[in-house]
Formats: sequence, structure tokens, C-alpha cells
Amino acid sequence: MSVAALAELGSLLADQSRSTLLVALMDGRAWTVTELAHHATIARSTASEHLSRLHDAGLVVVEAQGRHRYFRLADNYVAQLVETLGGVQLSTPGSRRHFSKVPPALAHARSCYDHLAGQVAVELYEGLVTSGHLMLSVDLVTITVQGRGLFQSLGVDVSMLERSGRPLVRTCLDWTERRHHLAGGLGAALFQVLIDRRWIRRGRQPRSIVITEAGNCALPRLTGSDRTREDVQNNSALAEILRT
Amino acid sequence: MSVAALAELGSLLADQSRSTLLVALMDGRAWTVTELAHHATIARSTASEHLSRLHDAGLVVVEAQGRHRYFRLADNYVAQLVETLGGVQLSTPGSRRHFSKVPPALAHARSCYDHLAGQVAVELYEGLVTSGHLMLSVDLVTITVQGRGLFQSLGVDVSMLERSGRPLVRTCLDWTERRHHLAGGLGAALFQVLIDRRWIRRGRQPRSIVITEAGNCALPRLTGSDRTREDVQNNSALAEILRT
DNA sequence: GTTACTCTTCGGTCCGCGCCGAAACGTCGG
DNA sequence: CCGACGTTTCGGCGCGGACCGAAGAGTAAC
Repeated sequence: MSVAALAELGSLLADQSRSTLLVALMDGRAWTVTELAHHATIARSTASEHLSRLHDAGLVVVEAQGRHRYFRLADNYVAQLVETLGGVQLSTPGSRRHFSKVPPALAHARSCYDHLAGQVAVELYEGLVTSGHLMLSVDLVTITVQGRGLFQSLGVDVSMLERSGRPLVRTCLDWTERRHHLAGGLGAALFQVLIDRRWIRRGRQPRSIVITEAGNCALPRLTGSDRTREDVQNNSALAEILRT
Repeated sequence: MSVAALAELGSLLADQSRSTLLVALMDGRAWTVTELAHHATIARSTASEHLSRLHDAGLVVVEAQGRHRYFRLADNYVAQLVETLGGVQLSTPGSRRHFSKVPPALAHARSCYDHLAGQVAVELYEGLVTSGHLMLSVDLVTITVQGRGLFQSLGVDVSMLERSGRPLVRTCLDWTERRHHLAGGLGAALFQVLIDRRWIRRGRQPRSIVITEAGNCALPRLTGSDRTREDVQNNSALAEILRT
């Protein structure tokens, strides 16, 4: 699908007069140019031009009858489209260039302070949400009963964590993935579990804190060769857990 | 229904640059002004203005982090909206010319936002229909009981998806095949499953979005040599599933 | 503090296009 | 054929807005 087509469709709807014409046609009946022009309070010639554009785009169809030309919406799909859009409440990047500077191992999995970050972390977090262990409300994430069960079974004392004063569930915008991953007390505990069970493993590098370009992630990281093997284990084991 | 709101939404989408920005955000990730500006090949200031308008309208949300400001689509509903509009086929007379220029790998399999597209996707979708996992009514596609079983067995939580607010089953007109493929929440979930199970695999290219001549497809794509092998696996495995 | 970086705001230019009225085209009735 | 009427095409006007570069505000690292 096409950006150009999207923009074109948008520009068709963008004009107030054209929108008025389309809405007037929403009843499914056919109307003449003059009638529609009068309804939209524009000149006949202007209405004619608008309808011509809508016709070229295939949004309306025309039926000639004598010297009249009756315009109708093309089909139900267009009507549905207009209805959908009308219901909205409004209140290539070719250029990942500086991304190439991020070592793949780093993008794949790393630590962010005391929790896991990177592709693995993002997938993990989203997996926890879609599997119903975490629940997403407006702008708040909470742990579900099911999630409590999961973490308890992993040896995490959730209620203990809750009393620690630190927020249990937090999300953190992942620096490389641009999506959220799990942070907070639960994120830290989970990271510990993953390490303890050897599903992931710290990299060979000294635990130095490297400040990246974006400046916001600390990363004793997973090493290249180990990473792959460890992550496969990680994925399958976690997948199994999430399936519970 | 408000004509004014319709026109305003249209005018937001009408501009090619804004459409490009929105489409770039369709992957659900968050991007900075600079990145988006570069992707749309416009000045940072221009991109900033566009994003500001989109933000005012509530189509995108912004998250400040240090000196960066990350923009994301506001919610799934917006994504659905863009997807719906993008699925409209406008009958632009001159637009069938550049078919031969589509790279074969691209026509064969590619991603379309967050779901699979291309020949493989079209066959897959039609397979799901003929095998009774999806049901086709007048202008509506729904999942059958049998289909629920299939997706559950693939690890997709269908009922969870249904509650997410995003339409579960959508179809999207395939840009190269001119037939429908599966989109919506189910399409996205299926795509994820295919990747997780390594039945398909992202291309070796950096995950850049390449704009084709027709200007219309985002494509972290399957590479040539790998593609074939991976797709064969894909097909047989899927065929087996569909036979169930 | 300084330097470097990102992002927004502000002038100013320029193109697109929505608008109208006049004229041309087509169809119907007399 | 001729006038009446519905519609489309054309020329020209004027506004809105997309665009950029420069300047200003805010943040991060040294």
C-alpha cells in the first residue's frame, strides 16, 4: 500500500466542500450536480469539479440520464470508510544510519541499569502483555493475577517486592528498539531470574558502564558468540512459560 | 457526523510528508524528529511542525527523554485508521505501469506494516479461507471456530487480541498481487508467529524502509537466497496446518 | 562554565488549489 | 431549427499552507 495513495485519499477528504458532498451522498441515493452544489452552497461549476475528482478516484459513480447526471457513492465500502473517519475523535526510512553504529549484540540484548533491554527485552515485555501476565490500561501497566502466579513460580516474591517501596511495574523506552520494555522492581527481579537460571548470561567484557550516543543506557552486555545460544534457550523457555 | 472533523482528518492525511511520517510510525515504534525528518526528506523544522500538528490532533503521542522527543502513534485505533485508508484502492488511471519494476523477492514476500504481504501472504490468506479457518461473507471476513483452534495452537491468544480494540480480522489489498491478504490483529500475530518459528525470516538488509517507485511499500524484506529456502519451509509447514 | 546536540519558533517565499463567472457543450422540448 | 436547461471547461484571482534557514530554548556531556 502506498503513501501516495494515502495522501491522495486524504486530500480528497481534506476539502470541506468535498466532504460535504460525500456526506450528502451517504444516504445511498443519487443526486445531481445542481442539487449537490446547492446543498454545499458552492457554485455549480465548483461542485462539478469536485465530483469529477471524486469520480476519477472511484469514490463516486455517475449515472447519466438525459441531461442530468446522477452521482452516487461507489459502494458500501466507501460509505463505511467515510463513516469510520467521521467517527474519529480528534482532540525508509533509509536513514537508520547512526543505528549501524550500535553493535548487533548490543541491540539484541543488554542490560539497562538493573533490568534487561534490547530486542529480547522488548519481545519479552510484549509477550507478557499479550499473554495476559501484564495488563495495559490507559497509561499504566499492572500485573495480573495470572502474572503473579507466573512470577511466583519463577521464585520471585512479588508481594515482598511490592512492599519494598520501589514501583513494581514500570516501563522504559528501549533505546534501540524504540518500544517499551519491563523495568521497575519486577523488571529487575526478572533479570536476576534470567541470569540465575542461565537463560541469559553476562558478557565477557568487564562490567564497565558504557555510555552510548543517546546517553541513556548502561550496559554490561551479552557477548556475541554466547548470545545466540543463550537467547535461543531463553526464547523457548520463555515461550513455554508464557503458554501456561 | 461532523463534516468539519472529516475534512480536518483528511487534511492531516492529505500531505505527502505527513502521510510518510504516519506510515513510518506504523511499526509501533517511537522515532525522533530528526530521524523522521530524514526519512521523509524534509527539514527538521518542517517535520517538527508536521508532528506538532499530528500531536495536536491526537494522532501521535510524544515521549520526552533527555533532549530527544520520541513520537509514536497514539494508539491502535490510529494504526487501524491508516491501515483502512491505505487499503482503499483508488482508481488512478496511470498507476499500473510500474509492475515490471517490482523486485521478484519483493513481490514474493514482504512485510506490510506489521503483517505479511506478497504472493505468499495472498496464498496463505486464501488458504485460510478455503480451509474454513476464515469465513467470507458479503463484505466482511470473520474467524471461524476452527480458525480459533488453529491460531490458539500456534500460540496466538485470539480472545486477548479481540479485546485489544484493534479489529481482529482485516484484509488488505495486496499491492503487487491485487488480491487480498490478511491484516488486522490476527495478521500481525500470524506474522509474528511465522518469524518466531523461523518459517520466514527478515532480510539481511538493515531494517530500512525503502520507498519504491510507486512510493508505496515499507519493506524489511526477505533476501534472495534465503528467501526461497525459508519460504519452502513456510509453505509445507503451513500446508500441513491447513490440512488439519 | 563551554561545547555539542536536538528540537521548536519565527520570517519569508512560493506553489497548489478552491473558488467563481463566463463561455462552451449536450440534451430535451417546442 | 431554436431556446431552455443541466453540466463541464477555462481563465484568473486569492488564500492557505508546505517548505526552508536562522535564531532561540532546552538538555547532556566534559
